Amino acid sequence: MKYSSETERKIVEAASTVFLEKGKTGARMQAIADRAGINKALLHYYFRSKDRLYQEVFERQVETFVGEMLRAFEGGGPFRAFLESFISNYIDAIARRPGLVRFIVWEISQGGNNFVKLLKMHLASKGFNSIPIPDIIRAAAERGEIRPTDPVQLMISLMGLCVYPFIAQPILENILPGLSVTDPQFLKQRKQAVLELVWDGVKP
Amino acid sequence: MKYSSETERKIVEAASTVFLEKGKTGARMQAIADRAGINKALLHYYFRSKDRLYQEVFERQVETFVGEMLRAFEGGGPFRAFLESFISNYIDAIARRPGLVRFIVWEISQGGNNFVKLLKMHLASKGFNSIPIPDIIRAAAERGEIRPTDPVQLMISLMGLCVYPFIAQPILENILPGLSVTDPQFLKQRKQAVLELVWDGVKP
DNA sequence: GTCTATACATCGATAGAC
DNA sequence: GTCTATCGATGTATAGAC
Repeated sequence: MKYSSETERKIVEAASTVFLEKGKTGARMQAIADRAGINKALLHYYFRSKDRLYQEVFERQVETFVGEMLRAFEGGGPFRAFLESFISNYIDAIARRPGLVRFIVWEISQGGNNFVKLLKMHLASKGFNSIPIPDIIRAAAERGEIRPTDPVQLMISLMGLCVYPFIAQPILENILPGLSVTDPQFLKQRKQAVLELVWDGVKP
Repeated sequence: MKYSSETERKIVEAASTVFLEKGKTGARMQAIADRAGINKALLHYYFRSKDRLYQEVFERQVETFVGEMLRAFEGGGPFRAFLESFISNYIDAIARRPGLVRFIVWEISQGGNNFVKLLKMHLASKGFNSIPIPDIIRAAAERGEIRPTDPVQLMISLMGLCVYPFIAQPILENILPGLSVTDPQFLKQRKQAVLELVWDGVKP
């Protein structure tokens, strides 16, 4: 998480921007160098190759994102409180990094398996051996807090409701003029809408 | 929609596969030629450049997809029936082309604006000047068929619930072993789950 | 129309001076 | 550590024979 020099920091920052925008294959070392205000040779001096630089950027990005994401997973308390906290934290974590989710989705479909590896590592470090949401849902149902529901379907719904606006951002903001999915007011409305929809669907 | 020669058909088919899998920048003309069983020179003979070939493929893909998608939009009848038909048609249209949604989302975020242009064209040809869903929702609310809801939020929720499993497919199938989002049984369960969730959220 | 051979451009990577 | 200059590989595009 720390940098051994200012130049290295500038490189990683520039590389993050370019890779997130263009993807691994679309990114150009020249573009990264330009944005960092240095030349291509220095990139190879600090990071041997494009592959390694990409790896570095990908891990850093996923690192911070997964960290915040997992805080949204922390259960405990009544289910309705969990819901409210999950939705709010999850949406905020995504909204803070426009483009990161699209990048991750695309890069994973390109064969990058590091994301899931990192995710599982972080989960393990918190004592989980899988995504805890289905278990939280199951437990709430057994306690009678919510009516019986397919836990996997509900988890997919919950995540989809939160993530989709940001994945479809370029389309939505085009076909719905005036809409900005990172606008604080939209975020607030979105959280409310998701909470109401899901709660209505599971409340006893 | 038709081809002027068998070779052209083979090219477009091969190019579709490669572009969808690798994206515009990741795709290689050599890979397309190999898959089509011809050589690179022929690609340029039929389509002057990679750009034009890509354009051709993109439009054909979006064409058929948007066509099916719009059939899902057709309203009329009671709202609950619209919901059921929309969810089923929309999910089927997406499931029939695994990878296409991820491709479209990524390519649009790369600056490709053709999708929205094509979408609006198709909408216009059906007599709409924008996505009709918010209006359908508004009308149903006015008729008292559903309780008052933010039409835009509901539309985003509805689409997100349907699309998300396919966008997140590589992640979901990895963290949920045994899951296959294109499996007929999953599709059936998914449709049911979405319908119940949304209907519970809007029924009077 | 289809092929081989090759030109031309771009990109990642390295050598070597400072 | 940082630069300029350049190499070698790869990718798109074209010339020309058949």
